[in-house]
Amino acid sequence: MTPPRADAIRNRARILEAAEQVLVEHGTTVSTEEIAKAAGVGIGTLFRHFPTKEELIRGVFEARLQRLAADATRLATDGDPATALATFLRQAVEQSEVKNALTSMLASAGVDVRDLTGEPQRALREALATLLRKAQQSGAARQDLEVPELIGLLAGTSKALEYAGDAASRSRILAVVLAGLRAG
Amino acid sequence: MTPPRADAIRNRARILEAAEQVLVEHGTTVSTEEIAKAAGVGIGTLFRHFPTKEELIRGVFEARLQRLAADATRLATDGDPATALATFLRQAVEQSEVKNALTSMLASAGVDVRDLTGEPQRALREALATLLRKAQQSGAARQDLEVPELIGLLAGTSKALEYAGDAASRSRILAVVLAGLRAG
Amino acid sequence: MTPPRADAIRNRARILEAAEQVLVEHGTTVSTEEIAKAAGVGIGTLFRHFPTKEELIRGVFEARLQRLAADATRLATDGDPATALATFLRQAVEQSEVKNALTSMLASAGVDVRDLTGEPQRALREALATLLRKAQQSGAARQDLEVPELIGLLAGTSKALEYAGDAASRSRILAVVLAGLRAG
Amino acid sequence: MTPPRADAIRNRARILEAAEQVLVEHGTTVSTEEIAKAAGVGIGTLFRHFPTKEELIRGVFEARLQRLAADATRLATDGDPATALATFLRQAVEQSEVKNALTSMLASAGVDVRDLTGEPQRALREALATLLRKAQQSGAARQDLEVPELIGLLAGTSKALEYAGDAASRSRILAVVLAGLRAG
DNA sequence: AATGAATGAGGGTTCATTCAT
DNA sequence: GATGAATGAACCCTCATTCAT
Repeated sequence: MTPPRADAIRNRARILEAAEQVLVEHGTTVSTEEIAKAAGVGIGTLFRHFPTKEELIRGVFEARLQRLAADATRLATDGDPATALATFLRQAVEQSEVKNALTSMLASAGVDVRDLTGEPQRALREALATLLRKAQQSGAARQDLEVPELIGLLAGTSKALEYAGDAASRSRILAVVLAGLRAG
Repeated sequence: MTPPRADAIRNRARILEAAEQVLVEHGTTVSTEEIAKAAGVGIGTLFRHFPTKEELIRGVFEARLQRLAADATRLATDGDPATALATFLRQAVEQSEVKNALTSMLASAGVDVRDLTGEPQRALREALATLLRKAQQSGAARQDLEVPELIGLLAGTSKALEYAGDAASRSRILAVVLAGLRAG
Repeated sequence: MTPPRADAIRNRARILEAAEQVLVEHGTTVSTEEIAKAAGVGIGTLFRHFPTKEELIRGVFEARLQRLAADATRLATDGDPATALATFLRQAVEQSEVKNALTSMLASAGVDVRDLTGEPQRALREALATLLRKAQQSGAARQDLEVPELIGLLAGTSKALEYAGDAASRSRILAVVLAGLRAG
Repeated sequence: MTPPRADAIRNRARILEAAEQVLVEHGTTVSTEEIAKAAGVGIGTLFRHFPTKEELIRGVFEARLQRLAADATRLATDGDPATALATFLRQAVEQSEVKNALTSMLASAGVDVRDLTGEPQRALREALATLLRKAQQSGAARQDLEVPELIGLLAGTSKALEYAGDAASRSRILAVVLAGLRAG
């Protein structure tokens, strides 16, 4: 009934933020205690907001999906249809800051990344669909591609970039994928 | 000094085999006990052969690398230079049987996949170098590609395929990557 | 100094009532939060009235003792001396509604039921003393019995009845105890 | 296949023994750690033998039932039919060493004492049946009594005795119950 | 006075690793 | 060499209690 207290909202956000950082850095095996410490809250507070480690991880994951969806939507609206898809992929993939792609967070236990149920997943799928359609209409992407492949390639490219030794290597990997997307 | 007993050798092999299967199926979080059970040996035996869980995982990983290197070498020797690289990538990636790519095994704890030290890594690198050189000479691969990118793309493609819903989706993802490798 | 606010009084009563119900149903291991929810108040409120879980439990216990004492007093005043004691025991023991006797609430942690200090304990002891004396004078109870035994038998009979499978079994258990009380 | 190792058997026994003592003394809320310490084993060992706290408690309980059943059987075989039942009840009830009856251990969480499934329960029921039948045949017990009531009275008497202040009080409580059992 | 978010000690349980058999 | 029982640090999570709102 009553709206949540201001400090509760703030804490939830801090936890999500810290969790993302710590999880991306150390993988899902880090202890919840570690995450709580990074967020500057007690362990009890963390569990009040996310009653299960799995739910916390899912929360982080879905927040990430939401940001991706927002990015995709923005580009689909504002950007040049011919380049928007490539730009999106570049951005999305940069964001993971070299270490551990958006998905390897969940690689191991718990969350099944391929579960496309859930609102954030739906939002991302829809935004990507628009982006892809526009790219295809302007000849910037193969006609046969569909959204699931796009998501896979997003995750895969992230993964691939982990192996790049330097910036030149990174850009060559990206070039390969982008060329592949274009090629009809 | 004395050569290992016959049953010791056999046990080592059984452990590696069982470990690969179990790790691929359940991720690195499975207990060593589980692995020992799958191998049909006591945990004591497992730890005698691999004094650490990490070393066991590394062992599985390197065995896989060795098989990859052997495949690559075979194709580099016997195959058509123009198609060998693509064939290799297809094979390598199929092998992981949809579930869990060769690298996500190590994603979380312990082993850093990008560590290219070690004999198996060297062997794979060398085999891939040959494969890549021949492909480039016959115009089947971009001139700017180097081995690290190839390894990254290998891992990334595996990852990407985890998201494919059906065979058609799989083959489109592969098509994208292969086209990208070719495109100059 | 100032008398407590009307709602404070009402809340205290609601908490005691809810606590009795929940404690009897689930045992002393239920969380205070659960009790607060059942009472329709926040935990903060619960802890304002009973600064400790133990004190809450003791509160519930003493309320129960007070009701027992009132029953005993009423029967000692109004009832037939020859049957009042038996009637009391029957009533007291029925009240716990098969599930969890008045004492098993306190069995585990905290409250020592045998602590006879405290006003409610004193009141019950006194009422029972009267009841017992009258019964003995009218030959309805053994001469050697004293109040502590009576209290023990009360608790014990409650406990015994938990094992009764049906009404017939219950009444046989009661019959045994009542006969025993009478037998000289 | 192979019989359990000697030390494993010994440890299991030590754990059960220590657990009984500690549980009877402090109730089921004591930590497993405490029990392990009392048994002189590591926490891991305790959980290897009893994978759950509940199973440990049940183990203790059933061991106790087995001893009771053995006592009952012995008395039913060797003893004077006219006194065996009373002797059994006296023994059983003394055994709990004043503090906490055999059942209050389980009063709170987990084990439902009234669950009469299980081999030890069956054994006790059967032994009590014999004891009871003989007592009834020799006129030492009411004809209408059945085993469930006997079990309930056993537990109830234990409980009642917790309230006895001194030996005299204890023996009066016992006298009441024994007289009740006899009375026809 | 009432609320419920925050806290952290403590609890049950797992699991990599060691070591007696 | 092989076995599996023993170990205890570490983990996830609960809950009595405190305190800002």
